[in-house]
Amino acid sequence: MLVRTATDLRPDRFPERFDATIAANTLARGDASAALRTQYDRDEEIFVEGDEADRIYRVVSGAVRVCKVLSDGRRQIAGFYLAGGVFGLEASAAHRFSAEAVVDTRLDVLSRAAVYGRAARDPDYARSLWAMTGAHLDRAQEHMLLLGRKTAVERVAAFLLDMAERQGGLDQFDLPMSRTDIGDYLGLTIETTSRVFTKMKQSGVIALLPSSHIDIRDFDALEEMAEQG
Amino acid sequence: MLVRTATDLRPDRFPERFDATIAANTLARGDASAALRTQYDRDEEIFVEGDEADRIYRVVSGAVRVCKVLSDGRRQIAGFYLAGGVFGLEASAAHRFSAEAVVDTRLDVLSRAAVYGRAARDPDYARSLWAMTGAHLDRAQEHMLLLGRKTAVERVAAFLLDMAERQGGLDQFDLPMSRTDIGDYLGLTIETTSRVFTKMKQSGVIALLPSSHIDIRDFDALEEMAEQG
DNA sequence: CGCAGGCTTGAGGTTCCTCAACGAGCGTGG
DNA sequence: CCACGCTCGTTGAGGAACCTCAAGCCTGCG
Repeated sequence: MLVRTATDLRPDRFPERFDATIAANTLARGDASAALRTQYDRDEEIFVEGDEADRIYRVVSGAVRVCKVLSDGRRQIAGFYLAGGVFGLEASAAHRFSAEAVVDTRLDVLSRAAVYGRAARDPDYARSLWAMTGAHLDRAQEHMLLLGRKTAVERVAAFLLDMAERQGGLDQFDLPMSRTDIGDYLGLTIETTSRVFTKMKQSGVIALLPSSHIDIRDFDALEEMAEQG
Repeated sequence: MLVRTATDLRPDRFPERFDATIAANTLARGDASAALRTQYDRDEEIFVEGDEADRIYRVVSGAVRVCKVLSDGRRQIAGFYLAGGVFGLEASAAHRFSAEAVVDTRLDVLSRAAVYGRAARDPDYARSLWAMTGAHLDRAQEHMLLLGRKTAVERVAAFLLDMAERQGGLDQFDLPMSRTDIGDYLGLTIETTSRVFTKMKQSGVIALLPSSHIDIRDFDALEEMAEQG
């Protein structure tokens, strides 16, 4: 697995991510003593919808999906969190979404009470927390545009570009999540997702290597497919 | 127009909204002196994607849509804000979405610098801001589930229930926005949206009265259609 | 009363989904 | 070390939901 931390992000290339990165680092540094490191196996639940939201989590290694399931099994993944990512920042007292480990994952777990306490004393810290939640909101709004208005090809292209960006802007990386997860994130079925991957492979835009390794062969073509803005 | 403020929400019926309501009130009370009240006409732009995000807005009366448009005209509305609602809380320095008045609208406009300043001095205020952004994030995640996984009927049903809830939980209310806006919010075309309304009307679940007035005749049937959870 | 804009309705097309079978990779156990 | 089986991914055929294009209809307003 090729997993990189958020600190690898180059701010010149992706300035809009920089604030959130700083914020995540602030959270990490300041709470080293209060953090409890835990290990989750692949597909293990971290919290379930309805659980008391008394903790905040930071991904040390691995990947996490935040999702919601309808009674008939339809599932929507609201987001993936890779190394460096912070989740569990929602407002309500009870979690309204579930979180699960996509692969074997290590997390720093922070007590929400402790975070609240420190935020009350340290304005910069409070500001960082707010900024992180705001960055997640920006991301969520962008994803609504994808889910509501983009075609299958545009969705997959945007997803691949996003994953590349989050793993350091390189054109080679691993996808830690399954096709099912990708489909549930993009609002598509696994079959449609797979077909789009195949089509991109056949047209030479990407290469599909073993172990879910992706190689973006034609970055520009992929950006064109993503129909940015 | 039947427009009610967020303070009309009954916390016993909608407990999950109560925190955000308190937060919005905190924001409103504390900043009365700093607020600049402004008027926007129907369809007038409040800010555009790319504008410097140096203000925060609170709806006094009317309605606002926050949206993003692709180059070929496809539009996604990320959310509507009614009286009492606060928007412009995103994290980045530049707005990544546009905001427009759905109808003639009055807003309280707060300087972001002033809000930041007060947040630095007043932990409760900072906490309220964070809570509001978190509530918006919760809402956005819920909407992703709708956009990614729900059918047209489920989307419209959920929308009507949400509007009813936000206007005080009554079964009669006005829809300030057009069918086009509703479609762009729900990830549907105007035609599909209209057909679902017609079907609901024919089955006696709702009544469509003049002036975009809606009457929910069968609340339970509508909730069933929305396939909650 | 007539016009304009938004809404509704219809016919036909397209994208994506559903159902089903097949294949590839990988861990396990003989 | 190889064979087996399981899981995940791919591919195909057919169908359904929603979209597109187009026309007609209300309703509010001048």
